[in-house]
Amino acid sequence: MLKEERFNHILTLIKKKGKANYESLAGELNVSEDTIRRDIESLHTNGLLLKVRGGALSLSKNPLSFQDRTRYQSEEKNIIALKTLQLIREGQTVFMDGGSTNCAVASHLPANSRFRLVTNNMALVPVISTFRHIELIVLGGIYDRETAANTGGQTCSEAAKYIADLYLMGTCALQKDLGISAVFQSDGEVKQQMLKNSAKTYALANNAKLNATEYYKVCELKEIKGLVTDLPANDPRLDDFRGLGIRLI
Amino acid sequence: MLKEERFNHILTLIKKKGKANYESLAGELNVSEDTIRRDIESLHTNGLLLKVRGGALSLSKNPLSFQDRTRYQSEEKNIIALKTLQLIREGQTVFMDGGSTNCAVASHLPANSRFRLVTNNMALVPVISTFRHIELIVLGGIYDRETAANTGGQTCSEAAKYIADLYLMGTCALQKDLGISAVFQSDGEVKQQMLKNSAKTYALANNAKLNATEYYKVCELKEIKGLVTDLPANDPRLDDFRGLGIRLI
DNA sequence: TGCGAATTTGCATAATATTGCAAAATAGTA
DNA sequence: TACTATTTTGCAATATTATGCAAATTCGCA
Repeated sequence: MLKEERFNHILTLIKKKGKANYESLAGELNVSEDTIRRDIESLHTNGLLLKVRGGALSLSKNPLSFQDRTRYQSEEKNIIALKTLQLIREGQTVFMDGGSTNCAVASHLPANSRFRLVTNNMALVPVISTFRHIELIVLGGIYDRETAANTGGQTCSEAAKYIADLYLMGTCALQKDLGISAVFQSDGEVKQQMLKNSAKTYALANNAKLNATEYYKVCELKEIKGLVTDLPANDPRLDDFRGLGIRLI
Repeated sequence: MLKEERFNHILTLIKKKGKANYESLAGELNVSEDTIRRDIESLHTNGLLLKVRGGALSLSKNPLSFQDRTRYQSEEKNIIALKTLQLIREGQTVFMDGGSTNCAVASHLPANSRFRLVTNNMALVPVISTFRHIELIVLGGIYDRETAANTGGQTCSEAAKYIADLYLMGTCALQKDLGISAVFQSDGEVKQQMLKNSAKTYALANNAKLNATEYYKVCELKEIKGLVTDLPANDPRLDDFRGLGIRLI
């Protein structure tokens, strides 16, 4: 039996029952518990389930994240969000800009998250305000209805005042040679400022954004530390982005 | 049964009944009271419930999302809001600061309102974003969960960049001799900056705020142009504020 | 202040995870 | 096809975590 078949079996079970344990899976699939454990480990790091001591749970049963995320989020974004969570460390200062992927990340945060968030994304405010231990710093500016984010020179100059450990760059277009590009100049400029002031930048993008370009160039691919997508790290659609020194997550 | 499943059980019960005790949970889940105790301890440190002697309670201070907050409007605030609307003219630049009274004003605006709004009040953002012709400028800063407004030096210095025709000053304490005062210094400082940069300032206050003082002095009464309350203009409770050269609305 | 109940702490036991390693399976290549 | 390199899998030794029990401590209340 192929590993992928086991993955499917595990995910189906989790979807149906909401949970799974090593022993019965090992029996059903006729492999050792160690193998199942490694499978679940792998599915966990790919954001497809929640690994807990003794087995695994479906993401919707995670008792430590209390946001209602069922409404507006696609499965792709949930996967990206789960993978992204592993990048955020306690005590860090984190930039997050516009885009619903960043909202998905916020809604998956564990309830006791403790870090400082600097953002121009107004959609994040109601979500983050429920986390008592997250210090929220809002970057002001001209509010854009389309993206629910603040933009303009004011936003850039405010962003310039903060230095972050991590920047989670919201959905944008990526292309091997032309780098990262944005639909709006004002958005792109904020991205550039945040990139400049962060130790590490990770781009968050679903597979539709790979090999796409928009008109405003934000940066080269090599300027970012990593790329978080909804694809497994070994997916051929990511081949274009290998060997550039960026981490594929 | 996985630990996380117990967590979910406990949280569901708490959500439904508002409380839970060790003994019955231990029975239902078939584990010792110690385990339940440790579960509740863990949920408590994650901020998902309130641990008390003998069991747990749901968090009384349910973090309201600001949609909820803006929905909550007393009759008094509606009266103030409707009176305030007539002060706003097309094409003006208007400052609005924190407080639910300003939310009430925003929610009563006519659909075709056309002006520029500058605010540090995050609760206004979702309300105003539905108005196509209102240009919204957000003042950034440190987000305060209590008031859903941005505060701090950053907010003040941003406010200083704009000059408004009108400033609608949110609920605060007013007293004939001691003037207007605020509960938080950071809030008071923003108010002072907005006051300074506005041609006209109107204070919005329900009758409970009249003849009250707080510790941080914002300004003298004579510095404002008018006072909007839920009382009729001839109400005797407003007598203290007559003859000071301020308009009573 | 003193009593009983609730809670914390330390500890033993059992369950679960991690790690290193070797055998087996698979893929890649000449 | 045969051979090597790589990955996957199972296993054993070790570390970690969860759980229940009992003793010690704290707390609430009369």
